[in-house]
Amino acid sequence: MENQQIKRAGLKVTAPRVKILGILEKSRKRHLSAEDVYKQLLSQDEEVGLATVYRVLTQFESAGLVCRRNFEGGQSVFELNSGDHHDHLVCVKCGKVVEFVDTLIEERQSQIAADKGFRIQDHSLVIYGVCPGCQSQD
Amino acid sequence: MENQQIKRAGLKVTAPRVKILGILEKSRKRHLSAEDVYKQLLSQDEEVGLATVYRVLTQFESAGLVCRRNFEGGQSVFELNSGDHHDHLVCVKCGKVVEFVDTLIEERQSQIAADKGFRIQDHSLVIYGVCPGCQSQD
DNA sequence: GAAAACGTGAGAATCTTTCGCATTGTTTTG
DNA sequence: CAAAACAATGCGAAAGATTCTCACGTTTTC
Ligand SMILES: [Mn+2]
Ligand SMILES: [Mn+2]
Ligand SMILES: [Zn+2]
Ligand SMILES: [Zn+2]
Repeated sequence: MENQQIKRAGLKVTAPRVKILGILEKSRKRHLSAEDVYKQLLSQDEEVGLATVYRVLTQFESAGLVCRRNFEGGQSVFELNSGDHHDHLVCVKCGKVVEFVDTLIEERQSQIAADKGFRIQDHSLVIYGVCPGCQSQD
Repeated sequence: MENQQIKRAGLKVTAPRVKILGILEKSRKRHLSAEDVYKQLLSQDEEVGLATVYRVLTQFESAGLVCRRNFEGGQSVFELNSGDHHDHLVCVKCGKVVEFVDTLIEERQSQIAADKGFRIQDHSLVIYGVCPGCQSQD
């Protein structure tokens, strides 16, 4: 039960938090913006304010429960933190997201940071392109 | 002379465009936000509106004269398009930016896009960390 | 040189995200 | 289990970045 996760994160178990975590769990395939989450709450007749959605997502991020992604185009999107890091391929036509991990790239990145004397903290790799589905309808 | 570049881009040679291109050329070391460019114009007593700065930067981007970078933290930053692609290391303390190119990473990216059936269009790789200078003052 | 086309500054508008605060809910204490 | 202690919420206002609108000035066209 997800109440445990919220408690473990040092947060009180409240209706908005449980609902939002539930929505993120149900859409593991998608990356949702705060607005997306808010719309889903509305469609389930939940009385949660947009400000609360932003607040809770930020708290979940700090607690390591979710990851915030800054793809192109205004809004941040959020996904459940699966524990293992991964990078993204994003379709510029339909927005489809495909995840991948490449250990070779990860290693090179560490190497580069080391070469330049940086203490690496994080990185963001996004490949933009046209997905198979969108290529056919050109 | 940069008037040629503006003309080649299919844009008319106007005072704001010349000034803005000049500012970008003078700060090849830095990545400037629209606001940064605007402040520099003010400090040279140029009468250019912020809206024009945004317009011109966007036009330069479309024309391939400059590249827009979306690092973390609100504002986009711009740099002259040097012709050859490169990626970035960004210091999370002081904002310092170091550029790099790694052909191995580039190749792996193409490979991954191909594997997933994507027609690659672009990519963004940013490594966040603490630069040598900022490590000493911890 | 008049008409048409373009570029500009100023401020309004938009979009995403955060804040302030009165109210409500959760947990702790006795 | 009620009260105290404290945290979380909803709402609207505010903020920050960027874009839009539009009246006006400049350039180009003929
Ligand atoms: Mn993902
Ligand atoms: Mn650069
Ligand atoms: Zn697609
Ligand atoms: Zn630094």
